[in-house]
This record gives sequence, C-alpha cells and structure tokens, in this order.
Amino acid sequence: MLSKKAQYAFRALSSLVRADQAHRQSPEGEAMGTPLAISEMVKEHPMSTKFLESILLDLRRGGILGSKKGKGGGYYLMKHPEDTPLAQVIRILDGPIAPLACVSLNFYERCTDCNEAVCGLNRLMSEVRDANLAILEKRTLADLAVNPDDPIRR
Amino acid sequence: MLSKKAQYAFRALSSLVRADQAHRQSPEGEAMGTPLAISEMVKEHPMSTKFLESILLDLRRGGILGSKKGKGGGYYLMKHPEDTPLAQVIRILDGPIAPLACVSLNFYERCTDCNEAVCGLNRLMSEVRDANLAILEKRTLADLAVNPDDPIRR
DNA sequence: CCTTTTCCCTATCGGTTTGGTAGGTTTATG
DNA sequence: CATAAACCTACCAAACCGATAGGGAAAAGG
Repeated sequence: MLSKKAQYAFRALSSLVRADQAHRQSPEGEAMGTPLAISEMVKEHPMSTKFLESILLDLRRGGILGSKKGKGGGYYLMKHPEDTPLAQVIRILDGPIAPLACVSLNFYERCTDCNEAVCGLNRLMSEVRDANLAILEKRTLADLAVNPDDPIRR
Repeated sequence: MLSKKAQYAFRALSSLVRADQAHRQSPEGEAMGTPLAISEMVKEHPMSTKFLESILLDLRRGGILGSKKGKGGGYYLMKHPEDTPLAQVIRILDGPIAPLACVSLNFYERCTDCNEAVCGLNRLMSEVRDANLAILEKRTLADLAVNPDDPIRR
C-alpha cells in the first residue's frame, strides 16, 4: 500500500502538472517560469500544509521538483511531465517497489538464509516486480492529469 | 514490501508442500494424513519457533492449513498446493494487495477527498492492482517448490 | 533598509505496527 | 501418566507513520 506521503505527493504533483501545462501553452512559456506555492496546492487539495511541505522537500531533493524562494516563489517540475515516471516518485517517498529487498533493483539487499538462485519465492517476486515496473516506469506524471473522457489517448 | 511474517509463511509453506507431495506419492497416501510439526519446519528454515507458531495459526484461521494436536501432530495443507494462490497467503498476513484501499477488491474503503470516477491515481493504481493479481492469483503454493532446472513445466 | 512572502531545516510527538518473547493451557498419543 | 505437540493471551522494544512546532534563510517589493 502506498503511504499517505506518496498519495499526497501525487495530488500535489497533479496540480503542478496542470500549472506546467498552462504555462507551456502561454506564448512566452519557457520551463520553470511560474512556480506554484504550497498554499495554492493546499487550496486545491486540502491537507496539512506542513506535512506537504516536507513531502515537496523530499521531491526536490530527489530531483523531481525545483523551487524558488520569496514572494512569487513556489515549486515547479524539473522536467516535462511525461519524463518523470511514477516509479521515481514512489521510490523517493516509500522506498522499494519490489516486494522483497532481495529482488529490488534500486534498494537491493542480500537475502540471509536463502540461496537466491534456487529460491522459488525469489523467482516469483521478481515476476511481480517486473509487472509493477512495466506500469510504473512507463506511466508518468502526465498520466496523472489525464481526463479519462478524452476522445483518444495513446 | 512483504513483511517478515509473509516471508516466513512462504518458507514454512514450501516445507509443507514438499511434505504434502511426498505423502501423496506414497501408496496409502490420502490427504491430511501426516502433519508436519513446527519443530521440523524450523529445522529446515531456521527462525523463531514462537513467531512461526503465530503465523501458522493465522494460516489455519485463514483456511489454508489444518492442524492436529498432540504427539505426532502438526500442520498440513487443506487443499492441493496448486489450489491455494499466493494472493490468499499475502492477504491473510499482510492485508491488501492493492496499492490503495480505494482500488482494493477485498479490503475496499472509500477514498475521502477524491472522486474515484475521475481520479487519475485511482485509474493508474487499478492497473497496478490488476497486474499484481494476474500473477498472485495464478501462481500457487505449488510454484513455490518448483525447481527451476526441471526439464519442462507448464 | 525593512517587511512580507515564501521555501528551508530540525526536532518532537502520539499512535500504530512490527518482530519477537514469555508462560501457561489444552489435546492427543503411547 | 508422561510426553509432545498445538493453542492462547499477554507483553515488549524498536521502528515507522502521520503530523505539528518553531523557527531560519532568501528573495521581492516598497
């Protein structure tokens, strides 16, 4: 199960994606121009401001967001929405996506008391990991904001 | 990530599957005949006896295992190994398989502050849930014990 | 400069979960 | 009756989770 942290992150990110889209569509639109303040995100998705703050800081340290201080400041996406897979967000806030550390690509830890080469669970959980990554590495922030009633997509 | 509880469960279950197979192959073999004691499982997979005990009780209450008390007693599979999907084990010990309660089939809870019909995250996480279930409902205890070097399987 | 607005940082905290232990009760076998 | 096993309840320390508190640092505007 995703933590609240990750869930809140996705809500805030969906606001940031929409701000990003609106910005790129404007004539003088160049990336990272108009940051969105925490207070704006909370207005759209009611939640604890301080808690969201710590989440956004994690995302910034993780390289997904940039920030600007002072009046008119806020957060903005570092890359186009379709260039940030959901997997990256989850790893930053919740850690491993794999169901076992011994099959994790990014958080690998050797399995004590288990020969990985012949461990049935290891093999099965690698399958699960791959199925998850097939989705979470392909789907991106852009997919978060898609309206399912749109005529055609992908 | 799977809890230790679920991991230990799978180790013990692999012992039980092998005992089950050996038993069915014997001439007089009828199901649920020769229980395997906790002490035997711990001999094969070193772990805390008492902790494993509580896990096996959960699996029994969950309908996966049967038990027999007293001398010569122990635990045994209630069904053929290929009739117990891994998903059932995980649900008993770790709860929901879905990444969000609002997309869970067995542990559904309504999502506060989110219209499920138009929530992008909801749609994406339903995809993830389906991918997981496609594996975890199809793969069974029998797959736990398979030797990957076997000539042909499935 | 000074004030305001915003992000930034550290620490703390109550509650729950996790992984595990302790100690005894009940039931079957021989 | 002795032994071996499952069964049950309670407890415990450590970690984790979700959230709050209280400022500090920087940018912009006047």
